[in-house]
Amino acid sequence: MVAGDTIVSTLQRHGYRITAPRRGMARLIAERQGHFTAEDLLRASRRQRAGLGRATVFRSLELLASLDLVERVDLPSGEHAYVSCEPAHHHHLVCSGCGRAVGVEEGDLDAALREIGRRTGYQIDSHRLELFGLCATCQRADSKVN
Amino acid sequence: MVAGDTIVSTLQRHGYRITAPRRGMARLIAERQGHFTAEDLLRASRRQRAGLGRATVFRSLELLASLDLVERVDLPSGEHAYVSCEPAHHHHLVCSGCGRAVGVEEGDLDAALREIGRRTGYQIDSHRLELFGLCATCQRADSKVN
DNA sequence: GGCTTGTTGCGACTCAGTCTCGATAAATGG
DNA sequence: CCATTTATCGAGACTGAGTCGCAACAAGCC
Repeated sequence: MVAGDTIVSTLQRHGYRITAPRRGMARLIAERQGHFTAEDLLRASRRQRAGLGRATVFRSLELLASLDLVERVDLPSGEHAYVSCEPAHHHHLVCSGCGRAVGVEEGDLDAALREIGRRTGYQIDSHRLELFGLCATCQRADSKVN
Repeated sequence: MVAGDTIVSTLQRHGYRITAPRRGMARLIAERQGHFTAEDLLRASRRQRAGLGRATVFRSLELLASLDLVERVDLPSGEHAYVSCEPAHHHHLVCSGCGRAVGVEEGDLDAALREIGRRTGYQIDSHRLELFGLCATCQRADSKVN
């Protein structure tokens, strides 16, 4: 998760203009829990009469992704979604119950990847790991229901 | 990689009808190296006058994926592609030079995932790992060019 | 051979995402 | 403050992947 202010100031620091639509995007993203699609933002902005253009939403997401303020994840369904995140860690564990995501540090994974590279002879230069499961809260909710 | 015959016999074993279009798909997939998109197959089939319908190609890929004869991967570009594979191992390391893919066994990865689950409190129930890099051959080709 | 029913292909359709372009408005400097 | 420059925006047309409905077809089975 990122605060809207972080988004705005990061844009500013990189020399991008701070416009009303961009403030709007920052706010919409900040108030979101878990992952969201471009369409989600579009609908939410319409609901709030903020009325962002379709192109603007896509362009902004692309921009924010390039600044690591947001990361794109491909859900198992094939849908493209985004999660907001502090610039730094690079994988997400997404809850299939509530959609909330937490960051995962490389750590252990790194060693595993190096080993795979060694065994296959490939020079691994990029990877994407997406993890899905139930967060602690949803696990509890789930066991009550059953 | 799978042989076309494996595809056909697996379909048969699961009670699906062996039709000309399905034989065609099996052949097209068998002759493919590396990852391919639905569109690739479609174009190839047209080129060979096999003329599969668009819907058929999508439907067959879905079917083959459900039998683990083929697996869907999402390329970094966001494109949806498929790689053919023996039913069993579940990750692929895709060469960004030639597109050729090799399977990766879970092994080390498993331990890393368990550790992540423990730390975050999530009950991880599915994951997708996609690895991209240069295979040994492309590394050699590459170093010659530079 | 005839029947049943899974499979096919066509074409119309949907929906995400892109592109173009004229209008708008941030930032900057005087 | 105002003027200038130029990044950004929005509308809407467009593209291309993937889906759907349906009538025609043909595997598999007797």
